[in-house]
Amino acid sequence: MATIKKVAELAGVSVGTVSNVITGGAMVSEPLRVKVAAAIRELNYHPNFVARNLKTQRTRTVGIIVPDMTIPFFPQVIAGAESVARKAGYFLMAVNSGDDGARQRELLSLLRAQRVEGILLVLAAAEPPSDQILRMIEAGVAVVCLDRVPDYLGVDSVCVQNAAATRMAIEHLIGNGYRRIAIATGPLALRNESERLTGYREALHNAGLTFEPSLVWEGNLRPDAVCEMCICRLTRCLGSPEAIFSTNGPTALGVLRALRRWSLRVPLDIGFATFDELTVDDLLEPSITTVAQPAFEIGSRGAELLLNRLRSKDDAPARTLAVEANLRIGESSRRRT
Amino acid sequence: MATIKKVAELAGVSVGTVSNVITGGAMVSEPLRVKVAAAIRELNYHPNFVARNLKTQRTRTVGIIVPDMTIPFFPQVIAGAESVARKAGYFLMAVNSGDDGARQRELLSLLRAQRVEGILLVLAAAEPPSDQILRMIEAGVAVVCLDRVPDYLGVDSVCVQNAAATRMAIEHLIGNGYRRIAIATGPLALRNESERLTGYREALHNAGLTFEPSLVWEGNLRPDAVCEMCICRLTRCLGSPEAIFSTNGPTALGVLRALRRWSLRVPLDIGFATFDELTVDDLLEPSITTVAQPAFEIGSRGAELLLNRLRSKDDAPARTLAVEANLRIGESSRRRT
DNA sequence: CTGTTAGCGCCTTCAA
DNA sequence: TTGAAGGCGCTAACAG
Repeated sequence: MATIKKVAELAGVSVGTVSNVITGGAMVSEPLRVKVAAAIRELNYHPNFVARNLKTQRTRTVGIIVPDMTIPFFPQVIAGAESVARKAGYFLMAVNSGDDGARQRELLSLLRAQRVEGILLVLAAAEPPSDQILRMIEAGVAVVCLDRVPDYLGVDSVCVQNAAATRMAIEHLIGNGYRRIAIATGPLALRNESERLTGYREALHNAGLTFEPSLVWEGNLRPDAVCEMCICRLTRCLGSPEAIFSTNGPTALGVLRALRRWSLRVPLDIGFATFDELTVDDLLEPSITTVAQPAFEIGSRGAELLLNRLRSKDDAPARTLAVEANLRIGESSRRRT
Repeated sequence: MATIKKVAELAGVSVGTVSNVITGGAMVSEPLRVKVAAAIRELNYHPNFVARNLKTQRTRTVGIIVPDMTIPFFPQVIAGAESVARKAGYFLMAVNSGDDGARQRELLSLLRAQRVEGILLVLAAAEPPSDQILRMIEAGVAVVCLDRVPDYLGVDSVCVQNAAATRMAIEHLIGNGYRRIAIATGPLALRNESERLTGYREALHNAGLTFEPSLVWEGNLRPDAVCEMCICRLTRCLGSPEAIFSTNGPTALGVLRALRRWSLRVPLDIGFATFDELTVDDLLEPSITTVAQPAFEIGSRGAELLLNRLRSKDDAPARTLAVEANLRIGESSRRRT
């Protein structure tokens, strides 16, 4: 592959001059600039960023690690991050951890070896690699956690206002006449899930309703497993709940499948609402009441935090940004008659 | 950040020795290996791949460019490619072109500058940058096109058997008693779309049905625009078609929305089937008959082609792999009574 | 303005 | 088995 040296030779100038026309740094006279441009085109020359990065000690690259890009939420986060990064002249590389702790460690290490300047991280559902993260920050690699915020770890984060948003949704259900409301959750070990459960309890409390532990259905993030779990619960439950709220998208799919198999009509027989959007939910019959997470914003705000750290090199204490979610009211939670 | 030199100093050995223990190349005696390992840990040393890549002239990295990761099809393609790349010791970086020709050029250039060894490319819906691609191949960067295969461009490709799969779906509709079948397509300038249209014509022909140009509804890939288009067509159409086949996912969403707004019940009033899966289609009422593309396989086979090129450095003529799609029969195409 | 040159951090001969 | 040294391609001083 052509090098800057070859270009210089062909153009009859020094490598310094070629470098100058490429980077647009120092001034180059018009005639030389033209000759260089011609040589570049003729040789089909493309600057070698590997060499440039080594020399400048900068890569202008940031990485983002997500558990699984095939979950619709994450590509939106990535898109948000990408748009901010790009405007700032940064390149964003996205990778999947497969929600696997070991792979996540590996990827962090790999990105660090690649000398990305910062990393946006949506933690896998495993013990967070706190030591690794702290040492990266120490070494000057900025890290911002998105969506899933680790406890006791001084790192910038962006998440949604879980409790507030859930409270809003549950209050909506209560306001529409539902009383016995079950909540189907993912693993409560995840902070997001437990915070949403907290919002649920707060809403019940505020409305003077009693919290029934038997209405907390803890599941996981695989729709089919959740479906089984719900069917099991519905069987055991003395009298179905009047409504179900699910705390995330995959869980919602499982719940809806279970209701369908159980021939429970929404909202005729049972009310329903969920955290997370369901992509094509405007096609679902009936339309679903949803707490819409601002996925794009989570990505973009995260990238902003990250770039700020990069620029200012400040050691300000870690910030956690909690963005608002919106309640989109559909037919699935229609007033109980 | 710690360098190999610092590690060598701390361990009291030469850089060469440190390098040897890291890469596992030459033999290193146990005592030295231990000392080096200790130094590495103490300094929190991470090898600098930028420098390594410059030296070795290899990056063990491949890129994949997709139009839009928020379309569910593409993350699956990426996942397929990633699994193959990873097994071969390659790192995959995924980026979005936003289906924009200029951005696509930019990204190709960027990836090349980063010295990726190969690129998996799902072309944007624009004039393919043939010159750029050919020059990259010439320069030794392998390129494999996925899903969208450019005409007249000698480049390895993986796509689905568009015509055959569509024929299968249309034959299924015909077999279930539908006669006047409309086809809603994306831009027919896209080869995938036109090939699917070809399959449609073939199926009609084989069944002895006449092809009616007025039943070809060409749209684009934005559901809302497609929805408008369909409503317009339904209004003008003398007598609704008995069924609609849509040639891709986004278009399908548009069609379904239009039918819903038009209060046409599927399959009671009109039959429906589509190319592409609709993520949550098992929740749709009724379930949708679908031509399922093997997205993961497209990615993995593409990566295999790419890695083969990298390994063998062969100049074999370009191969195009056409993978099979599967018809998943749902209620939306139920036998016409 | 333009040319020259010293490394960036690492791997890889080549000697010892 | 270990150490020393050259150079990958490029940028950024600095000297002319």
